[in-house]
Amino acid sequence: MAFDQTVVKSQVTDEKLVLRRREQIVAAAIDLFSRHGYYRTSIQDVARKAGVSIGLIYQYAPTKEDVLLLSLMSVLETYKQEIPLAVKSTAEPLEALWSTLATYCRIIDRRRSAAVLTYRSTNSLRPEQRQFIKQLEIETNELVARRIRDCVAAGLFREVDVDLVTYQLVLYAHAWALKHWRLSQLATIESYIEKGFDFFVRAMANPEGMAQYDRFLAAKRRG
Amino acid sequence: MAFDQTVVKSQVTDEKLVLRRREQIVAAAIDLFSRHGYYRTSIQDVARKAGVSIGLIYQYAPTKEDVLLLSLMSVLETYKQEIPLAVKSTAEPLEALWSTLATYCRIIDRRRSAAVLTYRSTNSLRPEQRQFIKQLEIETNELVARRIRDCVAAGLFREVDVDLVTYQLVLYAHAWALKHWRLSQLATIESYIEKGFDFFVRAMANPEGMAQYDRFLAAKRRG
Amino acid sequence: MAFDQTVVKSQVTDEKLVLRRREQIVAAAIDLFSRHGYYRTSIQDVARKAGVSIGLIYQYAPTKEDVLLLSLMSVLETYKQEIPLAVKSTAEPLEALWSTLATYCRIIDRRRSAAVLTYRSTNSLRPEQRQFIKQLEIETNELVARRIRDCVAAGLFREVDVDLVTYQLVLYAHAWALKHWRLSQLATIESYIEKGFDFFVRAMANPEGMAQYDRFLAAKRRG
Amino acid sequence: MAFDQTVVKSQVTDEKLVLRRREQIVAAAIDLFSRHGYYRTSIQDVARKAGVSIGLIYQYAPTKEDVLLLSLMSVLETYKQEIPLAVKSTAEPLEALWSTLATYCRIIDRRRSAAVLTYRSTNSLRPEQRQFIKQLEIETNELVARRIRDCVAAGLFREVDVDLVTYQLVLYAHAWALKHWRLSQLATIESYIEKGFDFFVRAMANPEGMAQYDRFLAAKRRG
DNA sequence: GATGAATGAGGCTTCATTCAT
DNA sequence: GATGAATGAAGCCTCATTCAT
Repeated sequence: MAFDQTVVKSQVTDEKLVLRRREQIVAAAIDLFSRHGYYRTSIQDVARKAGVSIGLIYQYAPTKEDVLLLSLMSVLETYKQEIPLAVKSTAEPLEALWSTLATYCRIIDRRRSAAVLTYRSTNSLRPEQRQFIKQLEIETNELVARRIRDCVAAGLFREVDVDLVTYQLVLYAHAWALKHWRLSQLATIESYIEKGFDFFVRAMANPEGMAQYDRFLAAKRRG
Repeated sequence: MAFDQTVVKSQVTDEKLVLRRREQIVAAAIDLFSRHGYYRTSIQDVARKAGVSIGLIYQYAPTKEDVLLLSLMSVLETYKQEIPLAVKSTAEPLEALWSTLATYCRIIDRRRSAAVLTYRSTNSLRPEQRQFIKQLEIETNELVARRIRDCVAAGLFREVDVDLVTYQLVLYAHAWALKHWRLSQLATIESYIEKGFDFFVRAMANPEGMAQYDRFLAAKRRG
Repeated sequence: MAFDQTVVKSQVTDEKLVLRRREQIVAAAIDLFSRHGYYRTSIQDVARKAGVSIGLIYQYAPTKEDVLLLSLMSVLETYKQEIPLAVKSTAEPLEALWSTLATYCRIIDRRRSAAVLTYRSTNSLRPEQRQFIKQLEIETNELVARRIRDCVAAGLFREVDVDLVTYQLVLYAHAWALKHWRLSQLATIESYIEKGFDFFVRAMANPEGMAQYDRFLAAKRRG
Repeated sequence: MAFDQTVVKSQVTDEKLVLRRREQIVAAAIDLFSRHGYYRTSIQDVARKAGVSIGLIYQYAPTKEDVLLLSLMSVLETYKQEIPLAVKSTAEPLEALWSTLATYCRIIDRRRSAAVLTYRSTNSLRPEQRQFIKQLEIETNELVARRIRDCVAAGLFREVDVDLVTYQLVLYAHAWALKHWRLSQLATIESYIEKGFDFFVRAMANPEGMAQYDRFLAAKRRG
């Protein structure tokens, strides 16, 4: 869990309170770090935005770096929690992949600057903290990888390098935030998802998979 | 040109000297910014590394931000200059696309942290400076877009959304730097290029294009 | 009031504390600014003299300019507060004018370098800050103007241009500080006051006023 | 003479050249020092404004302080040279005093900020340099003192403290610059001169002097 | 547990002065 | 004599962190 005391120590012992306070602090921090950058945001700013005192922040995070770590963990946790919710348990493998990509992209779209933050500021962490972030990213990626593997197992996709392809999907989602200034001129988020999915399917599907994809498109068109 | 006085003002009038000094400063700055980050690098550090005085840097760049701008411009200029050199004028469209992607990836590989710098630090610039960087990125992208358009024109690729696909190629190259900690476990830079090219061709090629791609692979294997 | 947060913002909210700290800072600042000049005094110097840290000063004044503003306001406030105290409510108009001029001159004499400071450093303020100083000066001048008007109303002085004459009185007081290097060779502060008052009365009094002035002198001589 | 090498040393030996160059430098310096203040004006600024190199300035003045000294000397020299020109040798004592005051005020009016400069920046000089300025001021004052003495000698004024009164006249002229923000609302420069002269005459004239003053006014009214 | 006043090291930037050409 | 590139000390200001209340 992102806000317990396993990774980041707190001076406060009441675990419930720690969770609640950290949520409050991190909400402010993500907003400010995302908009102005980590180094241009002071703890004073975060305190003001969160409506708490400076001292209180230091009761729940030993250093500013830890506030950043908590913030990045929070962003990645969101991915890990929201993406699975979007996939119906009854879904076909291709449909499940679609849902996963679409959901990932939509989350990114909703919190674009938070997504950018993970790229800009992860290097401001200490190596040991960076590990947690990498671990969380791997876990999130697994949500995507699983769907691709299902498609391969179902005989819809040829044998692809799943880990590598996973990163292409993931980067595609992230790119919407990273290059939003340009991509938003080329597509809406929904057409971006559609075009991306089309691209990926064509790159990986065998004839069986393409047939399935055509049916999927037809169904989607019907509603 | 990246180092003239059009974008960033200098107090020194001798244009030749400005070019030489800026090269010297920017070399040090890129190295330090890339390794430690923009905010953790002081102008003091840059001066020491470049073997000049602090004051000298301010003769050639009005603010630290401008040193960053010059650094980022330098990185992007490298792309713009080196990529075209790799494409033989006699090359087939598909081969030209290959050369472009391969070269892009190899440049990124050689200067991984510089590539990451463009993602981490562009937001530290003022909007007006950011424009120059975006413009340079668009120009670099055009080097890739052109190759895709050639493939479409030659009847090898179906009608794709060139601008969007271009970004996928570009991001694929950048991803090698952005996610090197993971991708380097999955592939060497050369296998990364091959797998990526394979993926993109399959996503876009029509039967004619696939036939051409097979011949390309065979030739490469022979030579 | 000079030290509240109306004109100069403070990061500290406790109004009492702000007043106390600013008094402390300004006392040091006036002394140093007066003796060495605004630009030759560093905030470091002020902090040392005031026995506080650099950072503390910036909690109570956003910039060095604001420390200057507070200092100048403090000097002018002193005038505004001390001058009225010297005039007995029972005093004749001429006697009241005398008390006002004498007190003004004596205050200036006590804090000569502070008086000079207002001439040397007001231009270092931003226009908007300068306005406050000008406003305070006008208010102080009014303390003098009122006394002249009373003399006119009492039929002792002819109809003079009160505002202009006021400035002559005020400048006469200030001159004691501005040209002290020379004036102190020509008079003591008390003889300076007497000679000046004599000069001004002769310039403005009508026969009635002169008669009154003679009585005033006689009374003063008696004790 | 203000620009010879008696007071401020120069590395250049050609006396003619020294005079010419210093004139050039000082013209720029007075303008900038007056407008922005001594400390906010850099030698670089002066060089640019004067159209010469930085190094050249240091050939004609050992330090920035010396540039200030030369500037202040130049301002005071102007007074010393222009005021005597205005007094006709045939003039009556009262008329001569009038011409002196009027001319002094008009010079001040023409170069208001230069006049203010002498008040703001004299303290930035070293004591030894300050002496030269004081000496020049005394010499200028003598131009005024002489006229007052003439009036006393001619039986027009009572026996006044000439040196003290001189300072009142001088300060009156300077005040036009020092308090121009307010005085310009109260009078034009010409009415300021007239009112001031009237004031001073009334303060000092005996009946004979008043009669003479009335004639003077009548003559002036006629043209 | 919570507050926020206080600290002071450290960074960006300026500019008087030097000196090689 | 003239130039202007180069230097680096010094100053303003920020902000992470502490600690007394």
